[in-house]
Amino acid sequence: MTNQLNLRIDRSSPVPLYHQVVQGIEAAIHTGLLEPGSRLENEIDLAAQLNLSRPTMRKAMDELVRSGLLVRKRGVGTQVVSSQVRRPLELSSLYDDLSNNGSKPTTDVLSFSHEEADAVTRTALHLPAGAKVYHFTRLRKVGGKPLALMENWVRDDITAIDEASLGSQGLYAILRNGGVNFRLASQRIGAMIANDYQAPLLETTPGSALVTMERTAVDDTGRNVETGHHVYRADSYSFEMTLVQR
Amino acid sequence: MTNQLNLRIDRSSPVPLYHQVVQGIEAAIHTGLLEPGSRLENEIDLAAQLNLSRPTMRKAMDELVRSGLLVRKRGVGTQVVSSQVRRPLELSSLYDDLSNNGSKPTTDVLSFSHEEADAVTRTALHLPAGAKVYHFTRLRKVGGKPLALMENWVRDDITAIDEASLGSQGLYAILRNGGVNFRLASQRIGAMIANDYQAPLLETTPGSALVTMERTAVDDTGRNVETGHHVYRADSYSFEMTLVQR
DNA sequence: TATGTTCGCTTGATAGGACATACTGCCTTT
DNA sequence: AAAGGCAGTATGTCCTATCAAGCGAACATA
Repeated sequence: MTNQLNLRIDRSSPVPLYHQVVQGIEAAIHTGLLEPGSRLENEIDLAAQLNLSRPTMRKAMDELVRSGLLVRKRGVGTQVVSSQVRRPLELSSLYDDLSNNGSKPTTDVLSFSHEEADAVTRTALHLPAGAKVYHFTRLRKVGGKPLALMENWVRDDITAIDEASLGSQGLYAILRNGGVNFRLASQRIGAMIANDYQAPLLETTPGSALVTMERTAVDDTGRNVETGHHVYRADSYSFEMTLVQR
Repeated sequence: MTNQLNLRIDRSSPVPLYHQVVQGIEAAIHTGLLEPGSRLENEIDLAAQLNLSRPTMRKAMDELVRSGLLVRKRGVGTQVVSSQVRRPLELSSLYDDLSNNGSKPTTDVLSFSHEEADAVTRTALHLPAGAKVYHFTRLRKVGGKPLALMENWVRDDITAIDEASLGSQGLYAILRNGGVNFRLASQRIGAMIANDYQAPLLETTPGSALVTMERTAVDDTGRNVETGHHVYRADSYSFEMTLVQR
């Protein structure tokens, strides 16, 4: 029961202490040092062992509880729930997800324009009449196989976007480099049947199943930066997530 | 700039102070008293006005930041991001969602059995060989129109389930009444084409688009309580969510 | 033996203080 | 006039303390 969980806390590091603890426990869980179902020592002892105060220890455990790795019960203790928590859906882009996954995504820019926003786009991005946006369509492939067809509209008063950069990196990377700090996004996931336009591009047949995703992203100044409509081949892509009860 | 936000804190209430603050600010945002983009007073002043300590005030604001309603910037202040944060996907069941929405869902139990779990189910629920589970299929309708076809497997060592109760209430309500405290669930959302079995039940045609959802739910003791495979008519249902960048 | 009560352990909530760090705008300097 | 530095302000991190509340097991009682 006495888990040593050999953590080391570096007080000279710029990384906050509570975050070092979070990373340490996460690592212990993922390496199997802490098995699912096992109980941790109590907060006070753990804090004492690491020479931390109890609030700091608690803050670390709070994060782990939030992310679903730990469960606390008053009067009982804290135990590991699962090592299988996926936490995508944190405003990552498809490009990043694929890159982190070891795949090598490529992007074909099918269309690109800098045009006046239509009514729907103006509503989605909270733009006044006459405002212009970047509008483009991209086809993303992995290993030469098409995976997603993406149409996006982006405000033009943030950073310049050109066709070449869209072909070499993800949209979110471009925007982040342009100084955008994303804060939240609302998205809707559904399904549709591939039409005659989508099917050949995705190298499938009309009538096959597609996963659809519509998303609008907001930055830290409250601007709706980007909105888009994506479709994915259902046989190659699905959205995985972990829900945590609070 | 001086937002009074007339909050009242009831110290005799069993509701934690920080949570009272959370509810108060949420209400102020949703009623429009605090507009998106407006700045709040600083933490220390707010705490002083409510006769709270700064940690308590911060804990309240932490929750609001987590849920995406507020954004904090060091050296600048805290401001309201949006009043349009949806927070579904918090382990609610379809039945609850529809009920809260004012609709009146009905459930047809198409099949019901108490049987030995097959290998796939045993893996999903972490059950030993020979363990039994409840296995049932339900068709959910709203306003007489079929919406979802749901197949579920539930451990039988938690609470008894019978066909009648499944017809009158949601699965999660039954399990919660049976003493289950859900903690997290992992789910996968995708798409497929309606087959000859699904189409007539959902009153659609084979070949139409369906949204698929697979979910496994875990309770606070670490047991995998339930796993299921659901399909929804794509023209009537989609998953909406708000992602928060941390 | 069975049942009810109490006590100790663990997490939950709140307080108040001290110092660190990032951002903004003003003021100085060139 | 433009660029750089500085100070003020707000949040970020971390600490010590203390009481409350839930849970379970041991103990006492019928």
